[in-house]
Amino acid sequence: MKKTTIAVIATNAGVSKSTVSHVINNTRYVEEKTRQRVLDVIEKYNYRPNKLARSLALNQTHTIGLILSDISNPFYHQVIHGVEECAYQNNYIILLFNARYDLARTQDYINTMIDHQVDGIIIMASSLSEETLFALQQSKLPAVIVDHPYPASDNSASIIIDFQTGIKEMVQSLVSAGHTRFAHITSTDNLWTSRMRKEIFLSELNSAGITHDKVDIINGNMHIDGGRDAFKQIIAKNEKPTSIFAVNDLTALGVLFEAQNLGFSLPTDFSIVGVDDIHLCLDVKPSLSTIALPCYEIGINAMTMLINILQNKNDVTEIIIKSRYIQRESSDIKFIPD
Amino acid sequence: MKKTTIAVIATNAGVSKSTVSHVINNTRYVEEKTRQRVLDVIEKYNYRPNKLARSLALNQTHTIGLILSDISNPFYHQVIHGVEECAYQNNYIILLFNARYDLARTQDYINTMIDHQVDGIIIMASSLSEETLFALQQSKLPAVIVDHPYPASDNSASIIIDFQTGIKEMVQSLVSAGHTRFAHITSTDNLWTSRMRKEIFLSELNSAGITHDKVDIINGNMHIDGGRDAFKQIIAKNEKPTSIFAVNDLTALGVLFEAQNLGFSLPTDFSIVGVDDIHLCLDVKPSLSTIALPCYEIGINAMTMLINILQNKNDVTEIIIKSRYIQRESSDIKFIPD
DNA sequence: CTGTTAGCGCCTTCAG
DNA sequence: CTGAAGGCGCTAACAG
Repeated sequence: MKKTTIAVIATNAGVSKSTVSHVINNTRYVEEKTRQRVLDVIEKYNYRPNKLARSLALNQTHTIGLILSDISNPFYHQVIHGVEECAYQNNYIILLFNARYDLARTQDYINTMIDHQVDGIIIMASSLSEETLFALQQSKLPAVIVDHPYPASDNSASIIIDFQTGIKEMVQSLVSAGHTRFAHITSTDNLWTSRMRKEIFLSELNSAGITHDKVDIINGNMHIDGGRDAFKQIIAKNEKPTSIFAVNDLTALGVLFEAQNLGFSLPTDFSIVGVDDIHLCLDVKPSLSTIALPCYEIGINAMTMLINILQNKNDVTEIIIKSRYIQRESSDIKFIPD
Repeated sequence: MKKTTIAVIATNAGVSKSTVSHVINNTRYVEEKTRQRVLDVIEKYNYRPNKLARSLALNQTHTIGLILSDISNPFYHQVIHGVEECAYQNNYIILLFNARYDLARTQDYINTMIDHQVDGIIIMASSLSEETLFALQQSKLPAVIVDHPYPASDNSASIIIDFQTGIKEMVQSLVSAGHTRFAHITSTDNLWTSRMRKEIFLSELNSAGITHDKVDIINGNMHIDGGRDAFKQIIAKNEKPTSIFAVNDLTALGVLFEAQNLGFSLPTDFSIVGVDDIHLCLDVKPSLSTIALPCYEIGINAMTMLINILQNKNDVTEIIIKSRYIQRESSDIKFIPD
């Protein structure tokens, strides 16, 4: 059985391929009568144009690549949702890749996307090496980078997340409530964003008069289990903190779960704060305080900026998104440990 | 700046396009000397073949479509992981679509994938209408359908999840522990799999001597919030159940969270069981009993079967995956409510 | 208002 | 051992 192409439609409708093409894409006037005839044949054959061929001819695929560090992190679900919604409405299709915090894989995926001729790319992965970024930049591929430094240009834009505002609010709230001993659960310094969060936290503590020797830094892995492990390390120390700040909500939830598991009660024994504001924050008991990010908006913005670049109207090449501290039960200042 | 194509490589290496093509794809012998020369030019120009053109010529894209009902359900993360891993190793790329339990959108996405000439498709979405399935079948597109009936053929295969084994174990365990009044939180009868789970549950209860008037059916939405709402409805009734079975783990977690929120204690007041065995089951307190499915294996199997179809060695067109009951604290039989 | 023609970038038969 | 030429399915000048 022969595949039905634009040529067979043309033949059967008694017109040329170009006429068919034009009625499909509405790209030039076609007499109503012949138009209808073409449409009928298309209908009859149940014909659908081959996008591959179209993309090759037009040199654009209407496909964009999206690279995330971790598809299982709920934080990303809202973001994906935003990107997807915006893409759907503008008739773009998404090639989704899950980098799993792996530098090599990230690089690999970017290349694959380029090979598949994506029109542009959105990267929200902390696992980015300098080389990868440099190569991307050289490639001139339209790109929107979220939460990572990237040189602005005609075909790139950045979404910067301002963690400082949120972290400052948190620190002030905790310090003014009397907290003096802190711990921070980070992931690894390889991940740019977690290194930033750590540095901002330390510097804000400093501004609030808490010296670094009062701050314990423990490594996690951005996941619940990493948070659990980190918490075990924390309570094994002599001088325990009264307040724990985790690099993200999943890690914070790990702390919360393990603390409860070991019989501690929050926030009276420890206060704990995460980052992201995933839905689960409100489900657990005590509800989890967090540095909130507007995830859905981030997704919408990223896609919108990319589309602007693709249409050469990228007037704004950088957006700054503010974070803010949301105090919930897990860091209720009425409870000052000790 | 001109884009570097196979033609410019050919010119610069002083050979024909076909030779270049052959060294790239290792598809016929090329004298070592010229081979090296071609490779050098490729290196120098940093040339990467355009997959689009290749796909068009070969009439295969090495791309497969994956449709899920809900990317935010942790259950799928393991599945995606499995599919991805298998795809990565076999050099396939994944087009991921998130149907969000929406029938129309699902249909829409399938069409988009076909337009983009995916080589095959894996569907794990409960939101499938008969028409969609019929159209898919007519299209002859190689497909693997998970947890939904689909007629077997040369270019299709199914993964059937046997919920009965798991549900039977659960029912027996609960009934023998003395439970007599049950509630079930389903989603909607539109979703095939949730209708099945409900029917199996009812029939197993029946076999165990519990008549249907002892079983309360409430609607949820497959999410945590739906579980919370459902639980509120349950406790508003006169005759409360002692045991709640939820269509999936997220719903069950909603029950668990809301129950704790309202001051109930589990499993002494109610026992609760979910389906899927997502990681969170072990994190919460009490840990959540569930009907477990081997998600990662399901993903691996689905992709493997699809690849077999694509290579015309689809000897097995149906796999049955057994579920099993995992009893944890949330349905500990030592506690019999009332 | 519509048809002809020449690509898009790659693969592959057929010659030599 | 390698080139030339045609084609994958669609689009877009250029003519008329």
